[in-house]
Amino acid sequence: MTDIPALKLKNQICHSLYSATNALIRAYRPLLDQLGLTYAQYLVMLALWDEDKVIIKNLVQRTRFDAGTLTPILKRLESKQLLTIAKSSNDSRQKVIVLTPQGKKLAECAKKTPDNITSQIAMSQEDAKQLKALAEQLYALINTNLLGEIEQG
Amino acid sequence: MTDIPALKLKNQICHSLYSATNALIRAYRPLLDQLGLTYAQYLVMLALWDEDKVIIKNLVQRTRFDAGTLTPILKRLESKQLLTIAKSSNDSRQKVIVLTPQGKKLAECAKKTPDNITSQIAMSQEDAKQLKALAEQLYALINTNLLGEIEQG
DNA sequence: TGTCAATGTTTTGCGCGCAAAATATTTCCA
DNA sequence: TGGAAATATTTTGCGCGCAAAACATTGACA
Repeated sequence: MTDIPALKLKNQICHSLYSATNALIRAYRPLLDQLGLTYAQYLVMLALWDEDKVIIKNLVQRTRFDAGTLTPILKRLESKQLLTIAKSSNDSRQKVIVLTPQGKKLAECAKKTPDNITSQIAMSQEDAKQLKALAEQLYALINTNLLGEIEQG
Repeated sequence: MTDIPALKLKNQICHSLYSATNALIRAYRPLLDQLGLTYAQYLVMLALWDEDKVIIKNLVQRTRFDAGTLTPILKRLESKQLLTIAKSSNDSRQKVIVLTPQGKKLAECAKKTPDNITSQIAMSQEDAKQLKALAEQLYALINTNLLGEIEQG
């Protein structure tokens, strides 16, 4: 119908990226079910296994989640007894997130998850590496350029 | 804390892909606001500008949306008078989606959107092309491999 | 010292994303 | 022809994703 190439769905990077990401999340689901985690919760736990006893702002930066998204995710992880959320004694605006022993232990169960996914999907290591690099580049470009626009007013 | 490299957030392709995709959707938002569309609605309209007078199953395939996701999106587009949803006369299980004149007209307003995004983000054409190709590859690998597992039982 | 801006977090509201179940219609075929 | 299996779509329920507004606390500084 429309013969504007730029408007063709097949020419949209955004569609390829979007559907690949959603497919990847779906592929993770059965593995994460075994851990009792959703995909977003898994990313938060990965961040906390790297480093916990951090404030939410720190998690916002590392996970790249919106603060308004993170709050309910953290509450759900708390209700699963994987972490605690406590007011900071220094600055009571802040909340400190600390893994429980159970939360730390879950890392043991999770440690095979990345390999399981990798072997299931079977993308070559070079392609996977490049895909990651290009996605990181895109993320960086969007954030620097859109930040620039805001600064210009 | 955890010294298992496979569990480091920074080593996860999924996180790079996930955050890049979300950032891209955020970048689209101000442009799509001018069209009165969300990102998902925009993808559906792109599919329909390619070809309308199709049944929902056809849109499921082309957009790669879940049917349960598509139903409410189509209803919202219908309430914006961009398309009509009617029972097929051949097979009344099916619904035929047809663009309204207004829906077709919106393509004119939308035709600069892809270029606007591209120029804002300024990723090199080769990188963009490769990113798209790798995302497509990932999508294909996930779908063929997971399909294989289901067939095996 | 009061007050006002800045900072950190939560709430609100809407639109997905998707698995599973429900519904409606058609096809198959005994 | 009758009824079970297959197909197309919708509904339900939960968890994000995020902009905007609200809330709480702290810092700045007149």
